[in-house]
Amino acid sequence: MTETDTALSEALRGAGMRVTPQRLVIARALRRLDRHASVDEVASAVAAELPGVSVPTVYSGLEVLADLGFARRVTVAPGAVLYDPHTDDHHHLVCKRCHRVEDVDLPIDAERALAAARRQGFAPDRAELVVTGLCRSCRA
Amino acid sequence: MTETDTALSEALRGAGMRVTPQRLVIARALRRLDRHASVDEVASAVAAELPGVSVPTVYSGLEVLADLGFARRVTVAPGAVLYDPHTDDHHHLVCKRCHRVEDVDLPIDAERALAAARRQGFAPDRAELVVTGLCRSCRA
DNA sequence: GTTTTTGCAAATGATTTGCATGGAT
DNA sequence: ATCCATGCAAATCATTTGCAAAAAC
Repeated sequence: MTETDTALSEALRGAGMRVTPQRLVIARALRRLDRHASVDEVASAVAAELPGVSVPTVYSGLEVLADLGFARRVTVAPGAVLYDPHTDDHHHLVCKRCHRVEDVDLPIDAERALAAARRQGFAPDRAELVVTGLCRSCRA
Repeated sequence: MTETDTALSEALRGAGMRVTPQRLVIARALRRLDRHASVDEVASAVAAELPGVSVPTVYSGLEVLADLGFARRVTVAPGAVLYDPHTDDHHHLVCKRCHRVEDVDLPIDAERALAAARRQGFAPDRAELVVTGLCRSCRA
């Protein structure tokens, strides 16, 4: 039971949801991978620690994590949803060829973006910058 | 044969691709819709003008348009790819509930973003800001 | 004890593929 | 004449759904 496990448990309870071993293991697996991971990758990592966890459970577990702010959902391409354990403010480079996603550290004026969104009736959560192009290996 | 048809024809030839009626009709359909449209929506619009165009052709046609810079691909959610006929510099609001996409006019410092991308070996095309949250109707 | 979550299997739905035909250069 | 694009049908793949059993509260 790590520190994050505790925080997640509290958040789950706070949202009226149940604390299950599956959810804790899914969170731990994503955190251990420590990078943008697909549902499949998380499911494999989960299986190593707790065999028998079903794929739909991993889907729903990751969605819960994202809803509670313990992960970010990154949508990069058709059929390529990734979950990112890093919830701090950062942005993404997406390779249009291999669909790899890298982090990029880069301050943008998020406040201005959120204000513009509110101005047109939107209730914004977060502003993310996505830079598309070719990654180092695909340039060759 | 409109102005854009001519431009597209030249771009196709310039890329060593063929100018086909399907490609022109697909481009015209997206331009006429004048908003973020799914492949299905484009396919319907295309069918109205040129019956018999197959769905795979619409997929490939839209991809060609995006590659040549005549449309933008906007990936909003799993299984929800949209094509945007507006290629000028603008950004998007994505509703996390209904997945609707709205434009937002909002200047960001794209140059700085592209420079940061280059600094880590990336060859950037474009920087797009995506603001996620709840749209006006889903706030209720 | 009540309600949510899980696991399983099957359904769904978007996107892609293979291959023969047709069309553009 | 050559080679690319199209149409069709079928395959693929991620994601979702329905429901009974199990687990958390």
